[in-house]
Formats: sequence, structure tokens, C-alpha cells
Amino acid sequence: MAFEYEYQHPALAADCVVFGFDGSELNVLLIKRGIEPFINCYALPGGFVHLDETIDECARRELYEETGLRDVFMEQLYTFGALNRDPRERVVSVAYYALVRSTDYAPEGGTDAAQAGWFKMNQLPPLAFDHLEILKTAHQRLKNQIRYRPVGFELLDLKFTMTQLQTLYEAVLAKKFDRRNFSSKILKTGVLDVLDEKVQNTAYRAPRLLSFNRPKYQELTEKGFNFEI
Amino acid sequence: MAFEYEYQHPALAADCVVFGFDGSELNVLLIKRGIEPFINCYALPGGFVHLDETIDECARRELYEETGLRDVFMEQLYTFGALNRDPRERVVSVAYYALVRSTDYAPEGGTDAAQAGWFKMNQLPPLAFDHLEILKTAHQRLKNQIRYRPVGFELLDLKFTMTQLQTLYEAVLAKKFDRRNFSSKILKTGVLDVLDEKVQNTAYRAPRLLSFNRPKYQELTEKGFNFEI
DNA sequence: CTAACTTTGCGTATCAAAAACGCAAAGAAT
DNA sequence: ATTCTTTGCGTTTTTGATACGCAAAGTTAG
Repeated sequence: MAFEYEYQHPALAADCVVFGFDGSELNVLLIKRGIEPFINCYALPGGFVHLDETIDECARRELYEETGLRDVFMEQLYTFGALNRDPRERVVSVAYYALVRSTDYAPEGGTDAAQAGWFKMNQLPPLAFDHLEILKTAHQRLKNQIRYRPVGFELLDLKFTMTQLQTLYEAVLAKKFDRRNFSSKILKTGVLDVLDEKVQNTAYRAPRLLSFNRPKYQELTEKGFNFEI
Repeated sequence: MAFEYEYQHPALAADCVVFGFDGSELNVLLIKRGIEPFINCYALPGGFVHLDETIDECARRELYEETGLRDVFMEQLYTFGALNRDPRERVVSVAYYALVRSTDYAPEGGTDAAQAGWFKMNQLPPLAFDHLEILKTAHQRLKNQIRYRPVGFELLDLKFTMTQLQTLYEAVLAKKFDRRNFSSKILKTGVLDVLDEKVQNTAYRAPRLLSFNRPKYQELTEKGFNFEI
């Protein structure tokens, strides 16, 4: 016992909800806990905030330590402060929400990240603490964000097809769109570049590849752009 | 010195950004600090989280203690965790955002709330800590929320005129609307009841009074309603 | 090799909502 | 009585959303 305070202080943690997209379904990154409480139970990557780091830095550090992932799109989600979230002591957790390209990350055996893995959003294992509630909050945020941010930037490969982009939207929003309207609507915004390149080795007609045009996207978001589908 | 921990813990506080509307301009509630640091400087109402209360409860308690306000619409905004926000020790602050009817609240002299007061959003005094940054974040949230929540519920009197409602939207969004389109668009949603009552003692033609229809609003928000103007 | 089939890419027709604005009645001010 | 401002209700015009037709690309199957 080393640190003393005049008043009681809660412990402060950061937890990360990392979404990935595998081409057809939305996935979330979970780790298997190696310590009590909830040992061997799945949980969101996260841990306690150090006094010499910001909460954002903590979230990135813990994510890297527990899964090997870094340099991902990440933003603060919500702070969870119920009284008995953690059986050990009062812990307040600042939750973060992150998006990664699935192809950029496969959990590797034999490392700290060996216990990390992707889970389909509709086949989740039981989660430690209030992490299911945090995850549901993050999913809601993703559903909102996809309307006014091209989250495909973070979730798809640099080059992708229109069908892949539409599948992502349909997976996130759990809703179907007309292929032709989806395509023309999203092309009309100008945030996509049509590449002079086609997918190789496809069944039937090969689709052309697309990429996001970041400067154009920046320009549009600055004047209150809406990606509504 | 009474409380000991194995690891260092930051202090945890909650601060409230309370917006009010006086009929023509957007206001924010500030208190004059009576203690160091930043003594006599204006700041957001707020204080440290007790270990036997949630952060939400803390925000409501502090707001009541410092301004006398209670039972207001309030929701969590963002958590601010920069390293040197507070010169005393590491303090992480969970910011809340609240809306009140100006007529429901006038700071009273001779009470704990004597130091509280409304300030116009475009005539703010210097603020303590990083409270200006918090305030700007809250204003941005209000601008977003007014699109899909009838924030007039919280900011206007129970009975109001269409012009007052439009003035509120124009004050929040810093944008002008066509009077006739604004009126028909918002009436068409059904969230307003047209009362069989007119304003008394007006210059020129007396406008009719309106009120929000809460059940209708609830019904619409549940099916993904959009109040976009 | 040819026919069938699936996906893709581009187009148009139809429908609904947003934006612009005309106009007269209410009712105080002169 | 006349002027003037605000209010309330409408129409026209323009824009955007939705539904869907169709042929070309290019693979699969006979």
C-alpha cells in the first residue's frame, strides 16, 4: 500500500470496443482474461489508467499490450460509472470505440495477444463485468456514425468493390439496399475514386475496384456533409 | 491523509454545462469559484465524485448544491482526461450537458447559488481549468441534438409560439429559416399541439400558443424519427 | 463452341419531400 | 380610417429518393 489521498478516489480504467469487418459480417475483438475476477471469461481489451498518460493514451497502450494492435482509428465512446461494475473496488471505465481492417489484424499464437480473437456480433460469448452493455453502446454508435462518416475508410481494404461496401453497410445497419441506388448515391458524393483496375479470379463478371478519396471526404465533412443511405 | 491504494488513482470529477434560452439568445450557467485554484474565476458547476454515488448522481448533486437547480434534462457528454487540467493533482472530469427553461431558474442572492449566473454564449467571461473546451464540446452536441431531438421540450416554456421555437433553432444553429416552411414542417411531424389560446398584450397580431405532445414525440423517436430542419 | 446464367454498370420513370414565395386576415399603431 | 407588422395558410418550383429496366461482361454448364 503506497499511495494515499485525503479523499477516496475511484480507480479509472479504459476499455476498447474494436470492430472489424471480414467481408460479410461485423466482428468484435475480445480477449480471454488470465486473472481474477472473471478468469477465463471473455472481455474487452483494457486496463487501468496510469497517472502519467491521458485516457486516450491508456486505451491505445492497453489495446497494444493485449492484442498487438496499434495505430487504429479510435475515439471515446462513453464513461461507465455504476457502483458495482467491478467486485474488487469502485472502478470507473472510459470506453473507446475503434475500427480496424480485419485483414490488418489476425491474433497471433505465442504472444501476449494469443488470447485475443474476433467474434461475430451475433455469436458473442458471455462477457466479463458490464462489457456487454459497453459493447451494445458501441454498436449503436457505429450505426449512427456510418450515416455521417465513411466508416468504410477504417473497415475495408484500401481497394474494395461496391458490393463489399454495400455489404458492410448492410451488416452494420442490418438492412438491405437497392444495389443500383446505393452505388449511384455514394458515387455522386465524390468520396470514392473509381480505379482503373478489376478484381482478379472472380466468378462471373469482375467488378472494378474503388478507393476512398480522403481530401474529398475531409472537404465534405467540414461543410456538414451527410452520408445518409 | 486517510485513504490508501496499491496504485495511484486520479481524482474523478463531474462538471455540468447547463444551457438555457431566454427567448432570443442561448445562455450558459456559470458559477464564480470561491476557492483556489482559479478563485473568483468563472467555472462550470461541478465537483468530485463520491464513492457511494454514480457519476450521474454526482453531476446532479453538484449542480443542485452549487446552483439550486434540479430535475433537469441531463446527459453525459465527454470525459476530459488531459494531464494538467488541474494544478492540484491529476483530475479526470466527466462532463455533462443539461438543458433548462430559463424561466424555471433565476439564481437567487443569499444562497449557495448566489454566485451562479447566466451568461450569453457570445459574451463569456474567462473560464477556469479547461472549461471553455468543455463548453465548446457541449455546444457542438447541442447543435447536433437539435436535429433529432425536440430540445425545445427542455428549453422553452410549456406554452410557446412558433416564432419562439424558430428563434431557438436559429440561436442554436446560427442559421435562418423560412418562417412558413419552418412552421409547416414542424407541425406536420405532429409533435406539437396547437392550443386554443393566444398570447396576450402583443404588438400587432397575437400568435397562437403551442405545446409539445410528449407521447407523440416518444412514439416518433422510437421509430428513428428525424427532426431535421 | 454455344447457350445459359450471374454479376455488374448505367440508365430512366415515378414518387415524395424540400425550398421559395404569394397573399390575405388579425390586430396594434398612427 | 389608414398604415403597418405579424401571422397563418396556401401554391409552385426544384430537388432528391425510390423503384426498376436492360444490356454488357464474363464465367459456368452442356
